Amino acid sequence: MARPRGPGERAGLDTDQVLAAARDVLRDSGVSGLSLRAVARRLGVAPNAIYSHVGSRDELLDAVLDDVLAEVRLPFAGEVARDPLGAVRAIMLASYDVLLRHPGLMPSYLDRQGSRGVQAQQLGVVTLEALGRAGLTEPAAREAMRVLIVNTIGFAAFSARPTGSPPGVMSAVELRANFLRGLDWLLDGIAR
Amino acid sequence: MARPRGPGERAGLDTDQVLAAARDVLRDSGVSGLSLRAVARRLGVAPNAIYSHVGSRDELLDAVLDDVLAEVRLPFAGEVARDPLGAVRAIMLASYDVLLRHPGLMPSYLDRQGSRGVQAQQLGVVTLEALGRAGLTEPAAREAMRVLIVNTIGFAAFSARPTGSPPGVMSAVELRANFLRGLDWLLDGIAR
DNA sequence: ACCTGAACACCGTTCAAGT
DNA sequence: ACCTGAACACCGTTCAAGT
Repeated sequence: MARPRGPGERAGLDTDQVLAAARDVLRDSGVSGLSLRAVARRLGVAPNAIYSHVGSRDELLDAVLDDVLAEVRLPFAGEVARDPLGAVRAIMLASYDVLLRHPGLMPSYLDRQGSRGVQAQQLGVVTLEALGRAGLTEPAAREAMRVLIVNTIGFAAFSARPTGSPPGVMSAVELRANFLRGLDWLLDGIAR
Repeated sequence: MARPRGPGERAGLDTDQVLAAARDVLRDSGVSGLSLRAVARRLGVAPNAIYSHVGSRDELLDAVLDDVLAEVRLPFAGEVARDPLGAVRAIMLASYDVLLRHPGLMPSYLDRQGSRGVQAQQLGVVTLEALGRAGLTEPAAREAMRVLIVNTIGFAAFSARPTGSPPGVMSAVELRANFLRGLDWLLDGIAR
């Protein structure tokens, strides 16, 4: 839209703007459409300009992923103290709902063994603390958390219909109930 | 290696050979390297020749996936009758081990809501029957199976290190034990 | 430090044409 | 029916050069 820039002329971008554009592309075109070139196009810059703000496409995916996880509401300290496993349940359910709004992102998430971003780390810290308050040792808590995360991300991936695809045999409500059933089985096993 | 073919000259391919070449490429280059062009290259044909045997790259991925699932050993009818949940456990564990040998394939698997191929269907039929023998109604068995499958594929995806990447913090033995712990939690919940 | 221009080595897919 | 040739519209990434 603006006048084209010559070499040496700056666009005034920063990493946050690149990330925001990436999330826009993700929303409009899904994860398969989330290319560096598409992001650059949306920002009105040359394709390789992105490399000034992010090291590679994988780094961009990681950053977007972590950005999405910021939407997950964390329980207050009081909630954790009162009902630790209930807090864990709330975290997993909130994560499921958030991830479900971003179909296509979870496969690469699992591939990467979970995000190492700050938001993901914070979710992990709170979950581990709650599991500790529920009586688990730290190694046991880590084991339990891994199972819970795999279940949550996996079910979100399974539940997510690619954008613009036919409704599928199961409704979103049924899928969510199915996820909750599995989650409660796991929490029962963890509590035992 | 052979003499180049002109237009109209046949290569004598069939779908099985295309699939076999695809599995070779998958083994050597991982899922990111599994392109139609790479398969064509390995077969010594033009890139678009593949379209005579498979409709698209997604169809090829589906077919390869289902091919891999053929390696999962199914329990005998006797095993299912004697210990239905033990048979389910064996199916899931065998699936985990097989999928783990093909890192990178699971993300697209989850994305597709599981393979609809014949091998996957057969696995589903046997699992559902075993769950029925364990006392579950059909809707309950379907729900339980979904949770079990998500857990298995998800943990395999989580456990799989991309080919040629550093060892990672957890060993394969630890990851397998972690998967089994979650699997048994789920089976306990299902049995209740 | 941040950007453009140009290039390299790739993709999936389609269409026409040959036997 | 099965294949080649050529093309189209894409990719991620690198390198040199400009301010």
